[in-house]
Parts: sequence; structure tokens; C-alpha cells
Amino acid sequence: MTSLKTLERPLSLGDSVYRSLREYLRSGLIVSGQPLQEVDLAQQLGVSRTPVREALTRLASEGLLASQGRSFVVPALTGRDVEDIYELRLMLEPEALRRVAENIKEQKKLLALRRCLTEMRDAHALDDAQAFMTANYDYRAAWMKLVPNRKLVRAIELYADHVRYLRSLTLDNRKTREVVIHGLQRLASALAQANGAEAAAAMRDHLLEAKRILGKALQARAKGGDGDGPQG
Amino acid sequence: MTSLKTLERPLSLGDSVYRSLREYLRSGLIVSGQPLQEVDLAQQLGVSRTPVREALTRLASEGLLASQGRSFVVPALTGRDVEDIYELRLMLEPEALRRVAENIKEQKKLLALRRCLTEMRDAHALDDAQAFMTANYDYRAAWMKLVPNRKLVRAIELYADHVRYLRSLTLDNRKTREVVIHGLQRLASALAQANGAEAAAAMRDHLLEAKRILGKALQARAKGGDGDGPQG
DNA sequence: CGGAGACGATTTGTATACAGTACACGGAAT
DNA sequence: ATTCCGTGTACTGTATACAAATCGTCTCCG
Repeated sequence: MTSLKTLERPLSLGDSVYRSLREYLRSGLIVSGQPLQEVDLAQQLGVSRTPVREALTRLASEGLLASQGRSFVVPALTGRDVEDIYELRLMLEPEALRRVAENIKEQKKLLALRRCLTEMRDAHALDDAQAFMTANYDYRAAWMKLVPNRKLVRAIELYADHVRYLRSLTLDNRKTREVVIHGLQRLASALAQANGAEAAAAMRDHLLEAKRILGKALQARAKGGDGDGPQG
Repeated sequence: MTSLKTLERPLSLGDSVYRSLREYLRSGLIVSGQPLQEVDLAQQLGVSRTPVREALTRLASEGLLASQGRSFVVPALTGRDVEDIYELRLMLEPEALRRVAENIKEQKKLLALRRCLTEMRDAHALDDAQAFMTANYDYRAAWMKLVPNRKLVRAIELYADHVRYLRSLTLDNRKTREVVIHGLQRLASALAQANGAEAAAAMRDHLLEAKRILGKALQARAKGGDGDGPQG
């Protein structure tokens, strides 16, 4: 036998709560405003405060929650935060894809990527924004799996999720989705050709474009809202 | 009054334990091998298991501990890990310093940096490796404080500490310390001139050099040891 | 003599109880 | 009427008790 995958143990309540809360945060179901109270969450999830506390601690340590006074709150992303996150992503993700392109051994590994692209195209044809976003994140997960440097993966994951729910603001738009598909097609081609420089450039352009569109969407929303940031 | 610093509340036991353990890990006082047992740690620190557990969870979530079976252990850094970490640092730290150089408003902010350099030189003259390392990390903390992008800072901090205690292997060497001083002098000059490109290049060369020397030291140690990695 | 199974001990996972603190609400005094 | 102070409530921080699971050891059987 060569390498056995460590079989997943029946994950603990702490882990379950962590995953649930994380998913709620990503999807925007828990928004900033109400302070996250341990007893509340515990009752809603049907567990005691202990695993809830553990999950909150972990989330805070990853920056998905901020401590305010004694309790945790969902931090409101400012325009500055978004700028910072994209600056960081521009440092990491193009380089990560360069490494992927240079490490492609068999084209087989790119199959999943192509499949996600197809799903995105289908969803776009059906004008299904939700399915499009799902396929979009699957695409992302697919190439992230190919990054050989695991520390790099962790660093990317540290912040990519933070703007995830914001993308729903922009991917509702038909034109935006077309631009995204085009960019990711270019990226997939570069990977298929094992062209590291082109893959990096494609990702760079994709991120710049995403940031530009997101910036415009946030500005438009701020004009209609209270103007203290993208998230209220 | 303009802006009052939020006075630090008497930090909780959970935080205290977290800081203590983190410091022990950094200094190499807790090494991999013995599994970290909650009751043990709790008794040694004079607290109950609850805050210990909280601290362990946080450390694990930051990658400073790994879960093995049910308990946490100090992960052994492999040669591959070191490679990955330096690859990541090369992506982030030169760019961070480019931003610092481009954001220098007043030379006053560089005073702390110069002071640390002086301390390093003094320590080197006295052949005090310990003081040299301390000054070295103060230097690092000084420029990190000037990085405008806080998300970038967090990403850098994610892994910089992981190889920290390994540096003691190399900074014992006189010649190494000279090289380090030279590199950081070059960096300070670039910052003083607000030359972003030169600052980035200086940091890049510094990291490459540090990685090269560390690699050699690890190889030498592996030859004498059991060869399963830098940390036993 | 070796292996397998069972039992016991040790350790983690979870719940709950208790203590301390901060915040809010109300009353009284200026 | 407003402000300050006091009391009460609600929440977090910590400890401890309890449950479940895993690991080691010992014994018994093949």
C-alpha cells in the first residue's frame, strides 16, 4: 500500500458548530450588527456553550469574527479592507497558478477544472446566478487542490472567503458573468499548455477585473445606503 | 482629545495561556514528541483545562499545532515545509517592504529601525548571539508596524514564526550575522530613500540568503541526526 | 509461544454550575 | 428635566463533573 487517506472520524460537536457558523458567515446569513451570544447560538444549534465557544474562538482567530467588548461580532468590511484583501490576493493567487501550471504532470488533473467551466457556462445560459456562483467556487477549489505549496494554500484561504459573499453583488449581472467565464477560460487554457507566465497573467487580470467591478458595485450600494461600508 | 488608545483589559486566563504556550513554542522550549496533554499543561500553568483547551484550539487553528488522533502535537517541520514557507515569504515580504518604502511620510518612523540595527551591531561586536536574535526580531517588528496593509501583515505573521526558532541554528555563526547586518542595512537605506524597488530587492536577497544558509545548516544537522527532518 | 479479546486506566469531548463583571434601567436628588 | 448613583439582570470567564472513547496491558485460549 502506498498512502492511505486518514479516515475522517465522526467530527466533534466543536467542529460541527465551527463549520455551521463558518458557512452561515460565508453565505451572509449571519450579518454584522447583533453581537453573537453564546447561549443564543447554543440553544439554536442544540448544544451547550462549550463547543460554541470553541467555534467562536477559532473563527475569531481566523479573522472571521472580531472581539468587541467581551463578545464577538461579525466585523464590517470597510472599503479599505476590500482593497487590502485584493492587494494580498494579487500577490498570492497569480503566483500560485504559475506553480500549478509548472507542475501539471497529466492533463487528467485539469478535467475537474473543465467540468466546472462547463457548469458555469450552463448556469449562465440558464441565467441561474446561484448555480453560477457554486460552479465558480468549485472551479476555485479545483485549482487550489493543484497548488503544490500547502502553506500558500492556507494563506490564500485566510482571506479569500472574506469577500466571498460580496461577489453575489456582482455575479447577478449577466455581463459580469460573461467576463468571468472568459477570464477563467483563458486561465484554463494557460494551465493546459503548462504556461506559467500566462496562467499568472490570466489570474492577475481576472482579479483586477473582479476588484474593479466589485468596487463599482460597492460604490453604488454606498450611495443608496448609510455609507459606512459595504456591510451593514 | 483626538484618539485614545483602548486600554487593555486585564487579559483573561485563556489569553494568558495562549501567549505563554506560543512563546514556549517559538523559543523551542516545547518540542515535538510528547503529545500536549491538557491536564498536564493545566497543572503546570495552575489553571483548569478550559483556558488551556481554548489556547490549544487557537494555536492549532493558526497551524502552530497539529491534531494527531485526539490530542495536539507540535508538528515537525520537514525540509519541504521550510521550502514552502520561504516561497511564501518571498511572495509577501518584499512586496510589503515596497509598500512601506512608498508610504514613508516622515523619516522619524525609521528611527526605531535604525536603533535596532545599532543594537544588532553592538550584539555582534560582543558576540552575543541571543541579543542579536532579539534585536533582529525587533527590527522585523519595527518594519512590520509600518506596513499599511493589515491583512498582509496577518498573512506574513501566519508563517514567519514557524521558522523562527530555527534561525538560532544559523545566527550562532559570526559570518552569518555579518551577512544579515549587511542585508538589513541595505534595506534600511532603501527605506530611507523611499525606494520601493530597491527595498523589495533587498528583502528578496535577504530571504534568499537566509534560506540558503538555513538549508545548509539543516542538511548538516540531518547528517548527524536521524534524518527525518529538522525538528526532532 | 503467539495472538486476540476484554478490562481498566487515562485522556479527550461536552455539559453544567458558579463567579465576576459590565451594562441597562430606574429612582432620587439637584 | 437631567444627571448621577445604585441595584438588578444578563452575559461571559472559569472550574469541575460526567460521558465517551482510545490505548495499553493482562490473561486466556489456540
